Amino acid sequence: MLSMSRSSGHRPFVAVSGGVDSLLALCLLREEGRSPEALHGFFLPPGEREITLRDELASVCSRLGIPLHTYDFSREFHSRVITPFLEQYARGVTPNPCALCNRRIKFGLLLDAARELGGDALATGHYARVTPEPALYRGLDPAKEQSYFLALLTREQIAQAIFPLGTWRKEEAKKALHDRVGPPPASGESQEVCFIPDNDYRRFVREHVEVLPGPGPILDSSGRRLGEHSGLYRYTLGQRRGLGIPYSEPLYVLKKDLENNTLIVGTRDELGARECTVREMNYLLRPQDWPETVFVQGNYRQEPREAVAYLSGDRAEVRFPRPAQPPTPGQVMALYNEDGRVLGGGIISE
RNA sequence: UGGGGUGUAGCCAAGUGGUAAGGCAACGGGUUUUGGUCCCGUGAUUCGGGGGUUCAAAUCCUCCCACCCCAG
Repeated sequence: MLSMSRSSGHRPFVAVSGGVDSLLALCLLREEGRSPEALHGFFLPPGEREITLRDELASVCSRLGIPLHTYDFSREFHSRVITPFLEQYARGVTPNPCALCNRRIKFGLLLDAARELGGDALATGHYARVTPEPALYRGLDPAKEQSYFLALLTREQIAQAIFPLGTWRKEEAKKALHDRVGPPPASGESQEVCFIPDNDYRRFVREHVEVLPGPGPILDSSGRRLGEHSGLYRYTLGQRRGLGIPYSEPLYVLKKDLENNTLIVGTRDELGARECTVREMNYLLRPQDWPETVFVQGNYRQEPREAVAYLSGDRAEVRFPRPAQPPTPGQVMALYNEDGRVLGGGIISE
């Protein structure tokens, strides 16, 4: 049976961001009779904004009678999340910093911190479920479920994870937190890339990467020149907006030819893909135990697609019965069984 | 400077007397702990320019301009 949290974790630590979900996770654990403590890490160099948030968090924790431990992980966050993010864009692939952050920072550094404090588990406010096996499952709220972003967590990390909100619905969570502690310190925050305040990743990349490939041709699938692109890092597979090409119908990015600095575009019916390669496979279930048919997601909130996965070490070949939106290189591919269990995940290869 | 054709928003384009469709692009918003996708919304007091006919013209007449094609 699925339980909302693991039997271990008598002394759980909770990674609190200041938002609704992590604070509610904290409250719920305590209501279970455990003695949770809160961890808060700065991911960005602590400025006025970060300090204010920390102080408000401290105030909330104090009211709840829960210890709060604060860490400055801004340097590590930069080297382990932001730098790879920039490198990937510069290379022409499309990174997923949140998935990386979950693996390297939240269930990396914050989990380490918890263990150093004598803890044996880390809870977060993710909408996903874990079982003692350990196994990772989708959260119950289909509108909010976040297992996709956790697909790169190792079995060891999952074994120490607690997701108290896995069976919750977002609306209920908001109300529940409000009833317990009132509005959270970080209410109404935007949900985009946390280290790009204005959410303009193109500008961010341009300002942080010294040498970027410049403009080049935009061709259709038959080689006809339709226009000029302003740097391949500004486009991603399947992208429609920003091409600036008047045509009889919408055009989408079919391919990024990095060798020739060329963007290949085409109509929607040219967009389908039947297979893709996933590298850096992370197995949450032994390959020999996988079912014939799996369900894969190449991005958050994508309808899971039926597929067959051919596993081979750290690589997987994924084939789709019918063509659909092309998997984007650099993005996380999460693979599930029909019950919503995460079998594994990896990075879509170029 | 003989003949023919075309000229409607950034691009394509419907409309041939009754008071400017549509598509693409662009922009704005919504959805969203990544990028993208998707959804919604926004455009021409005006139809290359002037004059005329008419109650009424992008649609008819006329002159001019621009571009294209065929002839020299």
